Amino acid sequence: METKIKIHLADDHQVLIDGILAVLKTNPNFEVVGFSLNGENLVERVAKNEAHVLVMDINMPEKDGIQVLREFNEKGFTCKVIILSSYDDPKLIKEVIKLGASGYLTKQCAGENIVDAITSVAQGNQYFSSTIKDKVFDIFTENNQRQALSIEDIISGITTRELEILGYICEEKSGKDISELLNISPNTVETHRKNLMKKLKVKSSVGLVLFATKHNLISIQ
Amino acid sequence: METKIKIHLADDHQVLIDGILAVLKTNPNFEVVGFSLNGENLVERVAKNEAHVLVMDINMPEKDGIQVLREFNEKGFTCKVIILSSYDDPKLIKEVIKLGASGYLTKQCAGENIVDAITSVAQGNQYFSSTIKDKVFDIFTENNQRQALSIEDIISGITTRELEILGYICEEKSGKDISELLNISPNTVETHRKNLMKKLKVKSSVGLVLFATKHNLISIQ
DNA sequence: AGTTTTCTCACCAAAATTGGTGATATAAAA
DNA sequence: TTTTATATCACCAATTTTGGTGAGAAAACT
Repeated sequence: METKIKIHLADDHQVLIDGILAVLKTNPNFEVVGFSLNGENLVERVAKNEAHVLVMDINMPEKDGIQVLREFNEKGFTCKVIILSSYDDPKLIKEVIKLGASGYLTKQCAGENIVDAITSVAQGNQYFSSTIKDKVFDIFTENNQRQALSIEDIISGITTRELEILGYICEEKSGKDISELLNISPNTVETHRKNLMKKLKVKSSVGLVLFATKHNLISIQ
Repeated sequence: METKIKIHLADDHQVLIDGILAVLKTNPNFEVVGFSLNGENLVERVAKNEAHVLVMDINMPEKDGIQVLREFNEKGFTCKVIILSSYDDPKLIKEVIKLGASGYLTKQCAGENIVDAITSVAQGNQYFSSTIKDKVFDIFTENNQRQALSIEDIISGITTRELEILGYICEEKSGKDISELLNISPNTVETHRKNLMKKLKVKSSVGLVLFATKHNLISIQ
């Protein structure tokens, strides 16, 4: 082993960082050059430390993992990224792979898997656990077999204005309320609402709210 | 240090277990006697190993942390419990304290905090991080200062029939649909709906759905 | 036994939602 | 440049929801 693999860790759970730190310390090929508890300035910090591998959670304060990946692509950095997430939602996996992550592990994995994953992606390979590979397969078959619209397609068919209005509906605002908030005619608001209902195949505003909460289109406070 | 502190770890994230394991290994006073990835037979396993301290997550498959704590109380075990959760929801903290947990840490805490917490509770003390103490204070003031009805009081004011109808509303059923499902007059359904809106202080069916989802009165599928 | 709660139903009027069609201006994409 | 997508608005009719009041019967509680 000529040079050590430089690693940066990012997760809002400090206890997990400390734990992985302790695990990685046992391997002489690894050198943890930094860690972050949120996504702020993460790209800059990784670049400055010249880390080879970034092990990152998706859910982080300030800036989430998806945004960080986008930034990596925009700025053309070559640092390999391994996602370490609690969730194995197909939508998320699809997005993450599209954004060029080299690996994806769920937190159900063993500490040893992280060691393997880091070694693997540092050599230019990819590393996905078998459960993740299964999910990817599901996405593939879903996209090629079913002619019906997938949830992703439905969601991507919503316009920004519609999403904005959906947000207000989910805040218990009436049509008139919204029209006053946006300075548009009540008729327009109702048109948007109707188009939303048609697109999301629901029968009422309650259906809109249910769809939005189910697919995390809005944040519930 | 006469005898080592026997510790059992329970968390569905293996990587976190491995991490904490690595952290605790550095302290000669600690001995991890077992770990679990879910709540199944957790109480039995802890009892068999005669662990002094159980560090446990709330969210676990098979049996969650709350259920495990209940079982501990029923069976009268003396093992100290430290909750290590991602969430710091006041309701959860309140419940956990009521069930006799000796400590509560969020996963935002440092690995060192776990060491401190274990040492502390093993000596018979309690260990709560300052952010958790703040939350407890909030609960206290909420219960004693405000004369307004607490969420719990509001929820307990809902009758079974109303809850039933709330469930149907959250399934996007119309008033007429519900009246047919329950074989009652549409007027009755609307009366229930109106009473619900008054009790929950919301302005529309959307408000009802939001209240129900926020407080887990219904299960979203 | 008497009181309270819950469930039931009715009637009324105002307001809002739902389900259509059609049309215009503007911006984006092919 | 032509087409497409988006946002805007109007008009219409049917239906539903909302906000009241009042009231009877059954169940639960004191």
